[in-house]
Amino acid sequence: MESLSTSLKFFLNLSIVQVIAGRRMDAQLASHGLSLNDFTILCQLGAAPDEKLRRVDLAEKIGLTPSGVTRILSPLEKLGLVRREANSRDARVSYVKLAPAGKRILNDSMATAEAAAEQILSGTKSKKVDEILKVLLELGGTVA
Amino acid sequence: MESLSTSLKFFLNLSIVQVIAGRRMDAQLASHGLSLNDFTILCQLGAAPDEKLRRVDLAEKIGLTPSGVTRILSPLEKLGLVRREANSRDARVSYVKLAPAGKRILNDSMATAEAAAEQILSGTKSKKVDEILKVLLELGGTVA
DNA sequence: GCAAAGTACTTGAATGGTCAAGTATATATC
DNA sequence: GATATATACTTGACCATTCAAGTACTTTGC
Repeated sequence: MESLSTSLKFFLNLSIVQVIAGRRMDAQLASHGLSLNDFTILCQLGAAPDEKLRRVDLAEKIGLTPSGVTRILSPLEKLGLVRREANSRDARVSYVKLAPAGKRILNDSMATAEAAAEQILSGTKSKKVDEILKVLLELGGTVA
Repeated sequence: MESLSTSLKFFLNLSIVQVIAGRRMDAQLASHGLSLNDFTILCQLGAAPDEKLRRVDLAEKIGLTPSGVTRILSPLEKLGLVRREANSRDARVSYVKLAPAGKRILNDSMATAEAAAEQILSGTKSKKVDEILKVLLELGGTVA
């Protein structure tokens, strides 16, 4: 077969690298009782103003549908890592807010996650990583 | 919250960009009756020597488990896009081989997929894309 | 040449997500 | 200010994928 275009190769490799890296992160985070999804959510909440986010916005930030967010959040609420908060001006929206227990676990797991990410990228020059990060943000990344 | 490390940001953004881009590709490929997974498989087969691959190897190349591969392949076999081939030296392995119908569909859908990838990357300098592609290959990418 | 360990693949059960439809609320238009 | 349209969220039904276990075969090492 004739060779694929660079763009397509880019995309195909992006997918697989994400799966591989995701599995490694997930395995590491298990020691804190968190899935990668859970961690990502706590992380986004921790970075959000007032540590809270509308559910739709959270969905968009982590690349899930709103219904996916509902389902993932429900156990986290039961565990007390996040809690619900109403919006006084719009009764449709319900905020997700980082609860104290969630903040504690986020702090604990952060070192683990950073170490895992660091290790995955250990063979790559940090200048390259910076450059790629910039491109990822242009392409729709949500974590500045 | 204090800011996240670059490595972690890299990883979080990688995930979301992959999801977004994946959804767009998937939507485009639907016009050929293919899911993104289906396309990826046909693509890998098309690029493989003799257009065939062991199921374990295919799994590794696309970032799925062997059982995932079994399940995805079964409808593609029924449709006649791929077929099974035995290995005469090792009766455990069964190759997946691109069938003529699969090759035809792959050729048809390739342009669509390339256009979609192209469009996703349209705002990015092609030199950047090349550089990132190189890094992705170092990180475990399988599509050289 | 046999037992033990390893590899390739498949399958049932469970998980994690989507999609479409439903409910509740808000906004716009006449 | 009533009706129509749009938005935020949840839920039931479904689909995709994993994990653990099972089968079949191969390789290793005594």
